[in-house]
Amino acid sequence: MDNRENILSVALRLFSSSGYDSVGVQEIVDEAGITKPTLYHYFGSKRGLLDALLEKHFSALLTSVREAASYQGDLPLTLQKVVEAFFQFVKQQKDFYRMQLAMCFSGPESETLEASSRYNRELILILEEMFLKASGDHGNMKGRHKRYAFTFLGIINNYITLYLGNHITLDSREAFLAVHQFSHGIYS
Amino acid sequence: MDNRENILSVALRLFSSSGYDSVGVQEIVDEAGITKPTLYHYFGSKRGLLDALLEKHFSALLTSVREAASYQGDLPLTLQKVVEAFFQFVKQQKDFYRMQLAMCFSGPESETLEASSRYNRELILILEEMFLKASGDHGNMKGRHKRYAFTFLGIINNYITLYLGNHITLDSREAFLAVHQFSHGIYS
DNA sequence: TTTTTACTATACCGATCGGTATATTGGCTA
DNA sequence: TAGCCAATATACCGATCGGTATAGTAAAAA
Repeated sequence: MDNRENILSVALRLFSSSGYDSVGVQEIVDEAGITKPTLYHYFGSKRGLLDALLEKHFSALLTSVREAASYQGDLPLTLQKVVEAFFQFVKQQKDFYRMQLAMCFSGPESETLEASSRYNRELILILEEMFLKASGDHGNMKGRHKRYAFTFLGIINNYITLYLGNHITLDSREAFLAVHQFSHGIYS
Repeated sequence: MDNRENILSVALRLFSSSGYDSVGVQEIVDEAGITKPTLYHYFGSKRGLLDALLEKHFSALLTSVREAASYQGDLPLTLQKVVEAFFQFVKQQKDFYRMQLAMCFSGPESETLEASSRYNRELILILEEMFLKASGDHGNMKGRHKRYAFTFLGIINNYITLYLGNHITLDSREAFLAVHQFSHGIYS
């Protein structure tokens, strides 16, 4: 078993269930069955381990969402694709998305927000660009792309939160409902 | 200045900006200009301090929302009142709501979730009861009160999050938009 | 006046924090 | 074979963690 990957998966599990700040490096290496110098060899610091975790999973999410968000004239279809891209990712990386959501909402001075903010900015930027292009075909959307991006992501995260609390399953029907709920805010 | 209240306000500021786990008791007492035994005299433990903070502010929020959520035949009006109760509270207790949101999304094994979950359960219960009563007058709502409560609170928290990031201001118009967005999910 | 009680400071506790100096191992390269 | 380098362990670092034993003070109650 590869030590580096093992450390990453143990850290993800612990961070997502107890929070980055309350998990000690000692706890991670104990659970991984190794010692500290091994962890520090691969990641340099606790923060470096967090950064590696974020980079690994966010790059997959961003790629997937970027592809889904490529607007080509049909906004409802694009929105549906984006939601399903999120749902697909979350179903595969439940723990990671739980951790990432917690980081989004952590305090403005926290290390976790600082580490994750650039990825969330990128995510928002992708959505903004999608809405910006779409507003060329929908005059009443002009100048609102930033707000649409935030609101859309917010609705998606609501559904994901329901999923993480085992209240719903993430299927195409739920994705449709999410798009529908959001769309009402645009077209009326 | 009263020591107890001073500790509470310093702790709230630090917890909300850096996170409960990453703030040490020493840091709190230094900022408050006192020493540890004083803090431990009033609150018994760091966790006791957190509990006191939650109790103090949540009791105000719950009272306010409970009153707004008393359904008396006009659901849109009731929803509007509830949203405005949240908005009013958040405008006065920005830091507290930021901290409470962070706790909502903290890991399932975290101390912060354990400390705050009962208050959020109570909040959800109030909303559930409101939707349950309303479903007596709206047949198509039957059996969905739990989900409505989660979704409604989710939308409210989306707007509050936008406010905390200085993207919008919380006024009656925004409250109306929140109600409108939610209502679409019910009536269609 | 004496006693009690609430409050606060000094100084300290063992445990854990993130991180590292040093040494050893094993495999690949020159 | 000689040398190098990635990878790992033992043992340790100073700092900080949450928490407390002890003592003092000041005000209220007896």
